[in-house]
Amino acid sequence: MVGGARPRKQPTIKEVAQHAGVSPMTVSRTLAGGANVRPDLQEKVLSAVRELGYHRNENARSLRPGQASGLIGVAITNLGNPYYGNFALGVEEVAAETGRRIVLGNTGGDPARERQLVADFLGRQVEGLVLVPSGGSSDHLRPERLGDVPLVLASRRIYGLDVDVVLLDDVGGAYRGTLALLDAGHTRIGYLGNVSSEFTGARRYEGYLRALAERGIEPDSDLILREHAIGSAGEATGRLLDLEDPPTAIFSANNRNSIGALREIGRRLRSGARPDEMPALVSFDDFELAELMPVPVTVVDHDPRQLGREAAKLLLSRLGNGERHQGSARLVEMPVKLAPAPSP
Amino acid sequence: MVGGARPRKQPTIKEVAQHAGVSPMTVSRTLAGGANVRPDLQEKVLSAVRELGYHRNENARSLRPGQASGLIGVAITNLGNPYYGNFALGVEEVAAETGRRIVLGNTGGDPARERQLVADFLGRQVEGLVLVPSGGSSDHLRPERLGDVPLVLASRRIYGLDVDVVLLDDVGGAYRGTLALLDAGHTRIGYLGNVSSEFTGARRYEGYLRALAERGIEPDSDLILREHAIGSAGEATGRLLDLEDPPTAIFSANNRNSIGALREIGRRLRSGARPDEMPALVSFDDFELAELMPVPVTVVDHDPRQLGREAAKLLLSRLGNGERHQGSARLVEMPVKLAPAPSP
DNA sequence: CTGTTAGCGCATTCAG
DNA sequence: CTGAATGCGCTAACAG
Repeated sequence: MVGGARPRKQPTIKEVAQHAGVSPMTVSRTLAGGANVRPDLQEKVLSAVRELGYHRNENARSLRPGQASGLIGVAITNLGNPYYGNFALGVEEVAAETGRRIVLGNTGGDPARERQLVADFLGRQVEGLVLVPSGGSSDHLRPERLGDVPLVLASRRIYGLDVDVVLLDDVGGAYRGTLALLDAGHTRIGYLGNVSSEFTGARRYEGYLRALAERGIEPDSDLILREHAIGSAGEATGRLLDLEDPPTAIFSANNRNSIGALREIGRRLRSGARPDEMPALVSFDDFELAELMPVPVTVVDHDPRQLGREAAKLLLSRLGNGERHQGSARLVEMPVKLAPAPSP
Repeated sequence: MVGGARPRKQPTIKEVAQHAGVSPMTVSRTLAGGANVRPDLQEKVLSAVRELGYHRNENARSLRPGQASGLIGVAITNLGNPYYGNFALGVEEVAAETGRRIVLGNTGGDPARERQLVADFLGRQVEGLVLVPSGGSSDHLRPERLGDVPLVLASRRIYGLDVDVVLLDDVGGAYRGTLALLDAGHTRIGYLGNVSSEFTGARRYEGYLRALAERGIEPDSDLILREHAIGSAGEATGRLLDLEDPPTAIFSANNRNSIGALREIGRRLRSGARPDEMPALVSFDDFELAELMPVPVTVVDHDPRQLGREAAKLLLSRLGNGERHQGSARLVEMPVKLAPAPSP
């Protein structure tokens, strides 16, 4: 008897029917809500279900015409990044509210992987797709390829693709963040961008330029570093600080850059630099403990979870069959909030 | 003509067959690798597939006996927490390496939600389950309920449930972290626990006590706060610091507590407290910029992504049908690493 | 090498 | 109110 009972296969509707002494149809109807089934039969069915540990096979179910799979395909670039983790959470929550589930794939920013995932999702009969696009060709996203499966893009739009998009107010956030520095008296403001998120990067850069322009300040190309490799924000910050006439403030276009910049600033402080020689920082993207930083940090705060919820809502609104669901593509820009951390 | 072409339903294997002038079986065989199909027919099939944008219906496919769904059900407590986001990423990566996909559900720590998710996953014919359990009854996880679907638990084990588990080395990490404080000369070490993660919390507390015992230090119940509500770590830290004989160091049992503690410390420093009045901190769980904190911080670092990979590997090893896959439950403890941040 | 038959689990349709 | 027949898309098993 060592080893215990061999685990069984999942029971089917037939077995439940047999166990309850009814036909499969009575089981099906009972599970569908019990309309037009005698209460005593429902009882029998439900206890058979419990005894056998029966779960309706959703895959077989979705095979029938008119039955949806209840799956939403979600492909994001980096689930390990709290930004996208929260985004995915938002999508999951809204999907769950309608009894749907998400199939999740991590693209790692690789267009090939993205294509694979989309293909796989379509094969799994997802009802819709939520995608943080990675760039490259978008052939696999064209309407002919997706058939009747709606798509929502997040964080980034793809020109020429007429689908719903949710974005942050990148331009406005960068504009207001930069303006805050200008208002604090800074005139030499470094820009720490990142080519990795081309679209978002361009928008934030636009906001930065707009604020400078509004104050009549000519952008100084020495202060603008947009092309450094991912992960080398610290080094880029070093280059800015080593300039003959270094910036007194830095606008960092994303979380990763901000962390890198602060690491470099910390390094210099530990090497004896005076705090007042270090730049103030505005960071697009919130991060924890900003208020404990050795230089004044202002964050352009936003809510990726809400972004995910919004993406899911757009998608769900396309799932019906009526005319209402066939409207033209919508663009949602989520507001961001400037949150100055108290000075140390 | 406004509105453009109406999107079409996904094509079926029959349509592809018709388009290519062959039978559905030839399409099926071609897509399965093309064994025993004439090359010229394969060509025809593949171009029909391309033209129609055909994707094999995985749900219908998995209906056939012996065909697996290629889905792994993953239920975690909080996808927005980078710890679990990275955990999920690890699972996804390993699943993807075998062509599988994950269906993801967020439990929010709610046992009822967990039950729903597990039931749903089983209905979707997942090949296996990875679960960060929320507590409460575990009836829904018993072998009779899961049938032949293997389960791997992460972060927490459930006594009486004989399944594979992946854990951090909680005891060892807390032990070594506490020991580091003792070795630095601290004798009054506060403990900031959290009842929300009962199992993990107990293990970390055990490590703390073990280190104290090894140095012959009697635990002081005034210094040990295990029951404060989630999110009130700052307040709890305040209570510790307001003691007549306050601790000179604090062991924080998780990331959230550490952030709360540091916020409180920052508040006091801004109110004029002297840095040398503030406690040193050891934080179980890494967090960014620990080296920039105004008090010395040591982190017990670990890799949740690796934990996820390990969980997925355990699961995959159970998916075959052979005897090899029927072994008894395994427990994997992932190593943690003590990482002292440089003093400010 | 290719096609036909049959059935996976379920729910719609139609008969009783 | 209940059940039997039918077919969703796909692929083993069997013919040809």
